[in-house]
Amino acid sequence: MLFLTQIKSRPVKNDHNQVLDASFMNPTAIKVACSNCNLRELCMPMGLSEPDLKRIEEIVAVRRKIKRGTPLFRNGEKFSSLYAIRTGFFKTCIATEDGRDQVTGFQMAGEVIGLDGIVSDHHTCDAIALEDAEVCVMPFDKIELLSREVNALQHHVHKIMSREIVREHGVMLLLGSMRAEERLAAFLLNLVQRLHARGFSQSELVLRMTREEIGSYLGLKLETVSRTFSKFVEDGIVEVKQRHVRILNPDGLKMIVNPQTCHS
Amino acid sequence: MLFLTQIKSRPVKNDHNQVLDASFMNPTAIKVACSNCNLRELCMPMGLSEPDLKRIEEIVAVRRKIKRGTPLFRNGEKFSSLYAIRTGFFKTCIATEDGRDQVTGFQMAGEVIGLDGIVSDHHTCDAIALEDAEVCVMPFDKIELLSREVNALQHHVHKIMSREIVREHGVMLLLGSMRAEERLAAFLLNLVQRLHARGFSQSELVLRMTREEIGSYLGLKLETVSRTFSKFVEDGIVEVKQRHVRILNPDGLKMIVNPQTCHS
DNA sequence: CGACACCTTGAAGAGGTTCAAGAAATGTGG
DNA sequence: CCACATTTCTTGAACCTCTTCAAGGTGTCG
Repeated sequence: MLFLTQIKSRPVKNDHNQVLDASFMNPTAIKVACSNCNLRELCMPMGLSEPDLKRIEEIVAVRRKIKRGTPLFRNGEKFSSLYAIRTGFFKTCIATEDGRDQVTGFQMAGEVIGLDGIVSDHHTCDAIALEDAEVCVMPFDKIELLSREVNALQHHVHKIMSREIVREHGVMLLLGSMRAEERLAAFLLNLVQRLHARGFSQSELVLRMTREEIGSYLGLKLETVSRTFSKFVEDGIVEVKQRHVRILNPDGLKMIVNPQTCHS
Repeated sequence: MLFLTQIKSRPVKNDHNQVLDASFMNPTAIKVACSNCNLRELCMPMGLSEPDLKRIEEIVAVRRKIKRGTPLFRNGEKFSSLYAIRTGFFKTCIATEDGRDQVTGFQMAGEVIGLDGIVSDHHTCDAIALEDAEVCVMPFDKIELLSREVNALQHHVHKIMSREIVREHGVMLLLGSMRAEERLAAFLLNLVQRLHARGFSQSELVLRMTREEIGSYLGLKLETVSRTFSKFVEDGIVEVKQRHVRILNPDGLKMIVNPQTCHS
């Protein structure tokens, strides 16, 4: 599958339990048609003609499995491909020489990682699987080649990059102007919204990352994240059992993020 | 001119005092050849063949002047073009309904703004001129059209977008993990480095933005920015006279940002 | 089952914010 | 060109949020 399009209102089921080992044993099965992929509606440009669709399928060179805790790519590595996440969950993070570390994003099925590598031909961050994952490897030279011939693909690539820029603007707003409670509330709402668009519950979610990773992403210490969770629980807004979160009062969360707009 | 390439070590002179009013009086003069532009080395893909260069020049539809304090575009406006800054200085910022406001970047000559608008076909932030400015208007459909035919241009567009993503990663690191002094030091070093690449001094700069705008960008209150400037002055690292800043001890600034790496 | 990673909670402290007042620069209109 | 209004900047003091340090609890995986 390729590329995330605008989040659609209709959920797209993503079966996390599908058996994928067969493709690992049988090399010919590794190459899978995007047209059959259950993530197609998230990844593909829409309204493609049959022949264009066929051509785009050629982009996916192979699939690759990444074990939990393992990097898909690392800072400094040669850039060659973008990766569309088929299953699993990633974090991307940058580290400085003096030991600072910043999680720059969490990515889930249907999203694309690797865009950071284009500018310098080398990756500038680490992408680490937070659970066993599978990605479609899409060589970037192939993407550029086909983009010249399939207009819809070209525009799609531009949109994906623009979307990432806009997403990061949102993170800058969060980091630059929100307090701890607001940050965590915004984070939960964002996660659950993206999961919902993939066919999961609107009110329940399983965090794939530690408190420390959440904290890094939100510019907070892990203790602050933990305390803020506890406060939300006290206020009856969520239930938290380790990494299992149930949102009891979504309006309460929205209220925290944006008091003005909410009337409840 | 088009697009910022990698910052090169050789400075490119940018004459801010050039007389541009003539082009305003004479419509035919508005269309200016990129090949003559003194920012070419910052903006154009390098190593172009003569005919390709000619074609790329067609992208710039018109130039547009923006008065200080005036928007180039605003959140919600229809997206149609990218803008290459010819002269002047911009800020981009996003505002929320509840009055929050976040400066997401400061842009100077040779840099491109408007990338945020691609994904939804509408701009998602405001671009405000911080001093009288002139931009080259580059209709995005023209860019996409030509990108299909000129490979160097296609890759250049991708690199510009990737560069913006990487830049924002850096801002996230700053906002997420640095203290006030580190943020301001990193900010000054970044500004002076970009100015130096444009032929300006390595040690002197004029801030085009207010303390409040700096603060917004850095996730600090204007008072904190002011106090931190004062502390730098006390420590003999910089001289500050309103918006005029002279860096007396650049290693001191680097030391503040990254104590580990510096040996001085 | 035991070791290890992860999470929670408390108490003290630091860094940044808020509120307030005044000074310096900038712009405006007479 | 000067006087006045406005914006911008600086500095102080009190306050608040988040961090730091510490200890103990919980869950997970070999």
